[in-house]
Amino acid sequence: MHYQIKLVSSKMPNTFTRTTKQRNSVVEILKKHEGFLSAQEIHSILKNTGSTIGLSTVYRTVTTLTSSNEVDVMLREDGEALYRLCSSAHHHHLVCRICGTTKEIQADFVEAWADDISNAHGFSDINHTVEIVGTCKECAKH
Amino acid sequence: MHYQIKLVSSKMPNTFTRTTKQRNSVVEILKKHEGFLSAQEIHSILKNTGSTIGLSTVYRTVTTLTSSNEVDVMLREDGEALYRLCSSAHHHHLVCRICGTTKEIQADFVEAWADDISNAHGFSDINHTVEIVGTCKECAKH
DNA sequence: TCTCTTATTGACAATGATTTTCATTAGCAA
DNA sequence: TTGCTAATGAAAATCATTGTCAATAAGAGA
Repeated sequence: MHYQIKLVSSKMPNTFTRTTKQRNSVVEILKKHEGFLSAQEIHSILKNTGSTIGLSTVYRTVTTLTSSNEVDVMLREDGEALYRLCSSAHHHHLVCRICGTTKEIQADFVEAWADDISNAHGFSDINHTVEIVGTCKECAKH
Repeated sequence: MHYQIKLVSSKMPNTFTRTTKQRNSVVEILKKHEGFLSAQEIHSILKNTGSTIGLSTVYRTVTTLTSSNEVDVMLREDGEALYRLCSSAHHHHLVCRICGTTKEIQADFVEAWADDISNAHGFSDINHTVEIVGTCKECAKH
């Protein structure tokens, strides 16, 4: 018995043809923050700065930016999606489970290994995720 | 600015002191299935076999089994949690995004690398996740 | 600059997984 | 068997995310 991953049937847009201030403001927030932000957080930050942006618009924006590979998505342990502007190189994350600080880690051999193992099993169109969650030095003190 | 990972404040139990047939039936289902199952799936399978188990009980059971390290959790791309009985050795997954087939992959050096990199950054109490999602040979044909 | 077309927006409802509540049931120690 | 209380199940509550749809605004062409 297999489950079926929910794939399509989304009415979320995957491209934009016009530029709007709402979209720009979301990108601005993402630029200002180093770590990951949830759509809810982006929305409330914008609301707190006086914006009247709607929650749906934030979701539409991050979804679109994700499908055009302009932002990274990461799933938190509770399933909430977190977004961040892509940096140029593919990398992985070391995340503190208490304060949420993230550090980027590079590991070229992981990339090569993921490709090899996938090919060996006949898989194509690969995506891989490596997340290391722990308690950072600061938070371990408390 | 950091986000705060939602952690405690859950009223889900983390241990059980009595054994019940409901709990056993959930474990039975997990034993019968090789791949991952969501709590919803476990519940509907049980219902279809005549059980009167409640959805809450399924959730309580998998949550508890997870915190006692008896089951693995994996987050699907849409955020839904999938559960499976732990096999003895720590391992990772190669998942088909279409049909959901999963293959276990062993990679001892990944374990060592995760430990090293965490120590180097002062992180403790580490957990790591490696997921490779792709399209399997069968599904690529269609 | 001014229309006009229609992509985008935002308020609100709907969805769906997960958690909580709480009265009832059932393990299990004595 | 009895009594205590952990565990259950039905239903309501939560909460992130998506859908709906009337109103707004981007931007191409006049």
